[in-house]
Amino acid sequence: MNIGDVATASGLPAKTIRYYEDIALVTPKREANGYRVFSENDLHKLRFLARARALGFAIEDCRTLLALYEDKGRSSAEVKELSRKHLDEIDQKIAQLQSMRNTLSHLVEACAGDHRPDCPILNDLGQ
Amino acid sequence: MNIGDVATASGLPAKTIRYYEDIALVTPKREANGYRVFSENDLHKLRFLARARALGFAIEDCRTLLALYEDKGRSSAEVKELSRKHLDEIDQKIAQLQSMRNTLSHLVEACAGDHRPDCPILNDLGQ
DNA sequence: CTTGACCTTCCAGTGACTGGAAGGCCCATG
DNA sequence: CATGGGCCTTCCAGTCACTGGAAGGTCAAG
Repeated sequence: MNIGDVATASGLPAKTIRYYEDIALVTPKREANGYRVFSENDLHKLRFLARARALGFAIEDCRTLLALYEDKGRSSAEVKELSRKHLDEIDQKIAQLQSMRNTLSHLVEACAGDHRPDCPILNDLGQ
Repeated sequence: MNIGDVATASGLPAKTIRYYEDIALVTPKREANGYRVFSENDLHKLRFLARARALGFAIEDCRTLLALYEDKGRSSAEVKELSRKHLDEIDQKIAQLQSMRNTLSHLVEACAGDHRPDCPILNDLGQ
């Protein structure tokens, strides 16, 4: 398979796949003309990466997860630990966004949004 | 005031303040020795920026908000529109994180997290 | 033989800082 | 007067995970 094929099959942009090769997350072979050739296993890895990224794992975490995935003697504790940490980070981000949302939605509601200059949003920011 | 003083007073790192000068969000004067001198008004702007950034506004939005803040003939509609858009983006981010959180927390719960290699998290990623 | 869809590499930019090096300035102490 | 420490300065490079674009090679169809 060429890069366009695995791009379609994995849902990842070709540019991203080249980048993943750059940072050695996948290592496709090359044809005589220089084109990358992806095996079924390469595609499988790309799908794994796409899914892990969609769950918000950082690239280096994805690298670790991929290594664990391929290590048949791994302990699931390691995977769980990594995921739990990531879950904590997600929770923190959600909390932070919720708090922004809270403040901002109050301000937006309080703002008339008309032609007049008086604005509770700017007043708040100016404190 | 020197940069250290406004850094303490605004809660922003000195590095960040220098960066804000670079991109012309503040324009402190200079002493003969090259040191930046910040006025009360500069400090006020920095606090405004710190607060707007804390609400998640992008730098360019902060620039716009600051301009509106200083334009006494503005209409609050413009501020409200900008804020409402930002609120939408926050909502989208929260939704995305919630969906990650959902999936991931189910997987983490399902994972034994012991010495054995069997792992629902990796199984899911490998689909 | 040309067209158009692929593919290649390389370079630069994104956003909002952050770290670090190398050096100047200023004040207090010995 | 020297020195030390804590400020301050600029400039360059790195972060993260791509993304856009230029310039050019390859391949199959018409």
